[in-house]
Amino acid sequence: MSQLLSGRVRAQSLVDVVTQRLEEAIMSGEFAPGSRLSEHALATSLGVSRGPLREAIRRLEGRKLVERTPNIGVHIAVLSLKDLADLLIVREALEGMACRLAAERMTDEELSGLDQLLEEHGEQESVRAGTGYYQEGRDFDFHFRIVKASGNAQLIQMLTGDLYDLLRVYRYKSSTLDGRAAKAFQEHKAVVAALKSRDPDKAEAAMRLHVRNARMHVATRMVTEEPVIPAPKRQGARAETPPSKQRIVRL
Amino acid sequence: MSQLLSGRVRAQSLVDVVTQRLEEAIMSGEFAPGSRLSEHALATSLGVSRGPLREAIRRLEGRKLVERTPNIGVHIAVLSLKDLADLLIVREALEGMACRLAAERMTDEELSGLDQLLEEHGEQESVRAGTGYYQEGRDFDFHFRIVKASGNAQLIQMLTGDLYDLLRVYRYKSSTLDGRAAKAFQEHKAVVAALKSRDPDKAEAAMRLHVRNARMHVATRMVTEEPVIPAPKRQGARAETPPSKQRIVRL
DNA sequence: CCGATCTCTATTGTCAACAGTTTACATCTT
DNA sequence: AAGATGTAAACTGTTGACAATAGAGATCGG
Repeated sequence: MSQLLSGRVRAQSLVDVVTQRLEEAIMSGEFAPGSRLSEHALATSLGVSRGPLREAIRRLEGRKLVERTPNIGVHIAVLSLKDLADLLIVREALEGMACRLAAERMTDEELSGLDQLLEEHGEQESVRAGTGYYQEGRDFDFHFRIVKASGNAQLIQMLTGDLYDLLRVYRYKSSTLDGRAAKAFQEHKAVVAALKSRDPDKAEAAMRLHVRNARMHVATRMVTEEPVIPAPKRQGARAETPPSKQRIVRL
Repeated sequence: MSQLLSGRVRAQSLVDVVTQRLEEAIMSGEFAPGSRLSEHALATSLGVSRGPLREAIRRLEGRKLVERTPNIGVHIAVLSLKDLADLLIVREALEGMACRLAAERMTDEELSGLDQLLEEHGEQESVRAGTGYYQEGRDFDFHFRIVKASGNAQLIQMLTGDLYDLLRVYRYKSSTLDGRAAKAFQEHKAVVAALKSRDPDKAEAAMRLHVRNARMHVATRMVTEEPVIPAPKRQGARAETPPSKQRIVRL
């Protein structure tokens, strides 16, 4: 029997499809944080009835991506800068642990893959100059690989399945601007060096330092610009415009 | 105006009530891991229609407490011993971080509260003898307080709102039996001592050691008893009996 | 002109019926 | 008798209709 026809196929319910679409819309920023979702408008827009749509929303509710107020409606999750800082602390703990585990379990192939990735990073002049930031997703890819290499399914799920999503809602780019790019690049190299040495303590420390430094950048901004989000008006089709202008946080 | 009448009250939708009921049923072990839920039977049993019930289930799905297979049904989450060990590693990372934060932020009142809690623990002869285990929820209370004292909303949510739930599904009691009670008690005292010293590094290290020791107990069992859960038959009213006998893990 | 109350409309919450799929069982074939 | 095939029952997926609620604007009284 052909390889292509081996695995069992399963129907994808409308809820699954709708969930994915909503996820994408939230991640991409099409639905801004704080904006309200109209069930009727969204359902017709997606071409499904309200039932599956509501179920999809409930699933996102369980993942804290949206919040429902009874008889009022659902709003895309809003993260305060305090929330963002808190999330980055969680990230520090989890990625530190992931890096520790990776130091023990990572294969030599995966390690050389990281090396190559860093080499490509280094060739970007923007990084060398210290002015620009990593190409979209490059820094993410670096972290992603290490987390995956931890071999801890729960850790992988929590980071790549939940936490990264939440950070993305906030348009959070993890290492950029302000001359941090060059520094972040050095930190990445330190992480890889620690991984190569197979020293769990060093690996965890290096990764935590890296994430912590990124967090510090947020901390310095917290005093200046805590956003005040006015309660959005009702009405409005599809998804409303953001209550305040889209916040882009880089660091 | 009275204090009791200040906060705004919100209607609790059927979905909210049903979600809570399901949660309790799963936590209490009334629905064993791996057992299937019949929508029709459950709905009539709860006195609601399938709509709200399905939405409640979707929410639990987002929290990974249940798993749905299209056109087949939903099953209570099943955690392998590998999953349990992985979860405890995550817990080590998160509670370690929580303890670090608590060392800096905990008030003196909270600290003396911990002292008192430990004193009560010490008076239990079962602990002193090293044979019994902590009274139900006592060890949990200890960890709970420290996590709360971290002041990190995300950390609190992930631990007390998600991770502890998952562990409870597994009937996981965190420090018991096998003479570990006395040792766990000593470890608790070390944690409090570190908190009192206001030394973040020490506090994190003490908590991580404590959680890690608990994890080691699980690790020793992993080789012997990975459960084989046979695919449960269809049919059956309400909730089916567990596919294999209820697993009680203590350590 | 201001405030309280009422009414109406848009929106969410809930339900019951219908459609599609899966699984078990009976039947037929070899 | 063993395997394949058809059939029916039970279940999940989806829908559209109906009930209940909240918020905005109109109306009335001071």
